[in-house]
Amino acid sequence: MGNQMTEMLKGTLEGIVLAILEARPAYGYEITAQLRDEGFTDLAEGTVYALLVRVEQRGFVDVTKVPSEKGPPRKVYTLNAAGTAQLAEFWTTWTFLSGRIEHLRADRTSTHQQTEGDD
Amino acid sequence: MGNQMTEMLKGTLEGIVLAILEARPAYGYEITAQLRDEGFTDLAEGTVYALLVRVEQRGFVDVTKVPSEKGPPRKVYTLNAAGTAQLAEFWTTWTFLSGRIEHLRADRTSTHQQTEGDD
DNA sequence: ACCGGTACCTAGCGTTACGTTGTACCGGTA
DNA sequence: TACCGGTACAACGTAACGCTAGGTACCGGT
Repeated sequence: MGNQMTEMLKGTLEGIVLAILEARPAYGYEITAQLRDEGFTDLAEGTVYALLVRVEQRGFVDVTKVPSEKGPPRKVYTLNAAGTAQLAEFWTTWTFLSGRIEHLRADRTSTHQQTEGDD
Repeated sequence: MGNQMTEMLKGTLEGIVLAILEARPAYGYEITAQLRDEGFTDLAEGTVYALLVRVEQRGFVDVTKVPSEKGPPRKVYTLNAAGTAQLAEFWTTWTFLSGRIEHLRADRTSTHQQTEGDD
């Protein structure tokens, strides 16, 4: 199915996760569950963990281990200053790209008939 | 620079090019120039050609060779039925993803960590 | 003792955009 | 003639990212 979605998530999933962490700290299993609950039903669990490892290594998040009554200890990720900056960059890039694409979609609705502005 | 943009283009650039071709047939060099003109200044020329080869092999476009007075013959790409269907799928995926991300941005603006209905 | 839910992690794979380089055609200029 | 820059296409290797498909470990209920 979502082969299209798979490719489209590249580059955006990191921003999505950082945005989630900006709202409140969370751990991997929780983030995966939340995203699946919000429509990303095919999201692989391993994808989120790999992403979290990446953003941790880049210094965008701080990590705290919190014991759980239900299983192994949770690794709770908190967005730090560098992560906030990265997230801001994400929004900038997203806004530009989104604007370009929506512009294409708007063109689509009004570009029906004749030839204009050919060269 | 646009490392962020590079990753975000994965999965979206194909849809962007298909949308351009929906408006009117075009050839590689022209598409690259148009995209650069519209803000994708760092877009590599080779990227567009590789993408066009891909969509051609998948049968989303028809190709016609047209002689040029300025250089080698142009390969003009025209969106066909399969391409139109693929483009429709792109818009579906994009609309969903865009909606989710904009939802996250909307949440960001109301940063009271008070519990309120977020949906 | 077993199973399912919780919670984490990893190796290899396929796809995609980039960097770089090369080919070929043409008109203008020294 | 010889060279250069703009036009136009193509190929090769690299890096990044999400997915597949596993595995480890803790816990309570049957």
